[in-house]
Amino acid sequence: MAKQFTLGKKERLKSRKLIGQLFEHGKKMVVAPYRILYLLSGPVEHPSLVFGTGVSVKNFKKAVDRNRVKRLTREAYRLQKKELEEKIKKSKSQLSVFFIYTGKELPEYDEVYKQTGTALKKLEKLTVS
RNA sequence: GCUACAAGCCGGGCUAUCGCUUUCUCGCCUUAGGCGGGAGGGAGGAAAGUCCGGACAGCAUAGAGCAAUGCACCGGUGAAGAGCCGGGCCCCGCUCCACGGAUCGGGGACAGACAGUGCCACAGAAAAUAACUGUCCCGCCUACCGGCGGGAUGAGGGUGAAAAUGUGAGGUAAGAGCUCACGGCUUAUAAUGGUAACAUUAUUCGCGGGUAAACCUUGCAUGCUGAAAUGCCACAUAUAGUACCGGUAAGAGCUGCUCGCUCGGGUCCCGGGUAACCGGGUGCGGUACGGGGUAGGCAGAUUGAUCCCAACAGCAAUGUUGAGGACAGAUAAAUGAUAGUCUUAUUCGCCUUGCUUAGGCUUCGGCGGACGAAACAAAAUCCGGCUUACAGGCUUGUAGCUUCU
RNA sequence: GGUCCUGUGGCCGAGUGGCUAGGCAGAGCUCUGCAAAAGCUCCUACAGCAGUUCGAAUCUGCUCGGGACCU
Repeated sequence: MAKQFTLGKKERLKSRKLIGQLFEHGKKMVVAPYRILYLLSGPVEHPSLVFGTGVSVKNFKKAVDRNRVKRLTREAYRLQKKELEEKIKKSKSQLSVFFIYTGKELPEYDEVYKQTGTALKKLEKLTVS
């Protein structure tokens, strides 16, 4: 039986090129403390959902705090992305998502969990329709 | 026992569930490879600031001078340093004191101001050559005060951060290190101690401020650039165009400049010439700008001047020897999330004990509850230092207070 | 990761080691029937801590903040 709540190398945005494309051509939306960029590309051979997150140096000067926010975001995404992933695979397309944290204070885990959940549901509606 | 200061050390542990990264290994699937299981490793004392010094890499390198930058008491240490250790000298503070100093603690970018130049606001006669005021003597004028001229002198002149070696005596027309005595500072020599810086003593030459973290002088050191360096593989592509130059060489590099040196002299055609070579063309090359592609992987890159322990050498920094053990490698960037629990700190209540007339206060011990790891902070090629940030705890030393014997 | 520049009132911005210019903004006053304009006055500064110097915005070291460049 395959693992459910994974977030390995293949599920993360790692290519500089893809990120460039995402920032240039991707669509934007805002959910509370996050600004979310996403890019859906047509039917492909290996359907996948890749994810990335980032925090501005201007809002969090210390590397410790930036790491903290990114880790919380990754954790919340990892536990909730399952439904979206299945639907993307059914529709045979490829979706890149990038979460940018725009808040200025360190968030609590519960809040992060809630907001990423609503963001994922919104994405589902927008992309798989 | 408490408080303060200084130095050194530590700066969470365990369990469950879901995950990340890496190494090894096993199984399954049709190769590349993919999927799944198991075992092991996975941030710091500062990983930070990037302030010094290296290792390492690339480029360059016949050499010389100037410039630039950095350093600056002595010795040791080390790969090296603006680091560290020890010593000297100077300054500050406390205490003691026979007022000369001495102990202890702290600090010091600590070569040179008789090589030269600059600057020193305000105040003050003057900020360094001297002038001014003043003092004294002589001559002339004048009834006197005084004025003018010539000479001597550098002591006094309320300032200032700083004023031409301090005190006393002699000396003189008045004075002056002009002379003398006791000091202070300084140059040189000698002796003694010390590896040396330096210290002490004796003799001797002198005594015209400060500033070199002002320019500078002296001595020493330094080629430049930094892993976004660099090498290889894969993918992709176009070198289109512009400027300058190429037989008197252009140009590039060495180091910023100068000398000097090194690289750099292509091909073909035509004409001249025996040839070397000369002229023209073709196109080629060089440099600068610009254009296009890729932005994936591997190496560099994680075991090294490493850390811990013991013995020995040394005052110490440190070194030598021995034994066993430990040591992360991410790359849109891993070491996390949730829940529980353990001690530690904090805090509340009750009991006991002590003080007190009481109110109340409080040491030690015990029980129960609340909160519950919570400071500073995240490796990015790697080391040695420095600096800065830091909740709480432990150890040692010093000082003060208190209790008991 | 590396290399460098910079910090002066609320804002902009000058300042060879000797009382920190100037403009804009703000407040008050004069002028006016009321305003505007003009004039006068006031307010608020050398990022911080040490050192050198008689004296530091300036020189030196460290710290903090802001910015630029290198693939």
